[in-house]
Amino acid sequence: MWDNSRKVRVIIVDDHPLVIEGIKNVIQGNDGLELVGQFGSAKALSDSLEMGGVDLVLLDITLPDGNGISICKELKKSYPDLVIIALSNLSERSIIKQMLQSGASGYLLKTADPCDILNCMQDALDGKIVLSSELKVNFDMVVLNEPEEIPELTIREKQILQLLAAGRTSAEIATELFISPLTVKTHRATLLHKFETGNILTAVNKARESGILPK
Amino acid sequence: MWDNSRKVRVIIVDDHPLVIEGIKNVIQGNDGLELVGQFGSAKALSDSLEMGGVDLVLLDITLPDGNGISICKELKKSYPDLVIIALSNLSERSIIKQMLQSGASGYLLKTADPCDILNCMQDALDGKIVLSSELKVNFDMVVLNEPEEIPELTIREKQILQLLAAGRTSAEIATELFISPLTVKTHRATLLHKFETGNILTAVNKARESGILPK
DNA sequence: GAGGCAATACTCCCAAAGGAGTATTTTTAT
DNA sequence: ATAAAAATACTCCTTTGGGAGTATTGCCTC
Repeated sequence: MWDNSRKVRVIIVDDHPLVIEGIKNVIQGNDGLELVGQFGSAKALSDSLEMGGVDLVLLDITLPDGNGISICKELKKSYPDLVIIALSNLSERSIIKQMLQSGASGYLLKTADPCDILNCMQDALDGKIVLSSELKVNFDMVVLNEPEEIPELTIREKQILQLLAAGRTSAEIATELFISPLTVKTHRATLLHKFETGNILTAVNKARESGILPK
Repeated sequence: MWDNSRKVRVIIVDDHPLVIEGIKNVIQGNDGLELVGQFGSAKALSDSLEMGGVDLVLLDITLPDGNGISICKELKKSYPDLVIIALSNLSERSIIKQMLQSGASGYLLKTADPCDILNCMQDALDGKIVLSSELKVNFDMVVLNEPEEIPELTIREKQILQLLAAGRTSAEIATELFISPLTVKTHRATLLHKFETGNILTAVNKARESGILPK
């Protein structure tokens, strides 16, 4: 277990007041923990720089005014010993990976059980990397199998991919960009190669998965 | 205000234990309300048919095993006087509209303030339609402008649309479903008609927009 | 100024998707 | 029992997309 000489100081960052209430409930039911701050936005968090005595941050990664990945990086830069656990609804492999690479000690789904959350907080404080059990299987496989090929696209390719994702045909795109339909075709072929598929819809899906295109 | 002769009986359906904890906190802080049930899934809810004395349901619309719209319809069919308030992260116009058309008395975002939630519950019990304030502006405009044609799909069509969305070709789908490629083609054509487009990617996008397919 | 990369444009050929229409069987609801 | 809806399967024909190459131009960098 953890050090009993003083309570573990926790803050929560989440734009859902209900979730904050829930966390409050969970933490208040545990002697070793103390909730010392709650923030509903990235701004609220950065405005309050009283992070000195904080041990653990529960961080929602989808905040209205910032994304969890960069917040996590920032926090870790200023407080390398801070334990950060991401809280999210999203189970996208790429996001989890980015989060962990940004220094987070764990990634929990909001569907997780309060008990699990407590256990994970303990484990994270002990230096472990924690994942929601629902994710674990999925993720281990992914990490092992996928070198996670996120292709690098040129600006033109991104632009065309965007238009394709919106449902435009090559001919329409050609007209829109004042280029030959055959050029669009070339870009299209390049995109299929880069995403290693033979089907634009799959390419679009992969692009959305990896954050190249908005969802 | 509401009838003080007895407490208002509330149940919550949400797959996020944290949200349930939050709601508990909120409801327990209010004399007129009583939480008489909590369910983490559509199944858990339907298994427990003790809905006789229930006044209000807080219903998460994205449950692992069912969608809020159909649950809402079901509930309203069995208990026409039941007040149902949708709780969700999604602010898609079409989903809100469908929810309200399915008999819900309100639609609250999970980002709503606990106070707001209480107020909205009151208003809903008084017969009002309540929306999170963030949504209101947006929605009024939408309701006026959009005839919002959401096509009705058969189960087979949904199934095929799903596979198409995953990037499968007609031939692959035919093999998978043990039917003729030509039949898949027919379904595909029907889908294009129903979504009023000539392009499956657009159909998929529209389906995702309107909540027929997950995003 | 030579190499590398992005963007442009083309060829030929084949497979897949889309448009329009018809038709049979199987479910489902009344 | 019967009518409607859904699922199945087909035809013929056109357009679009995909596979595999080649080639030219302009730009940036080293």
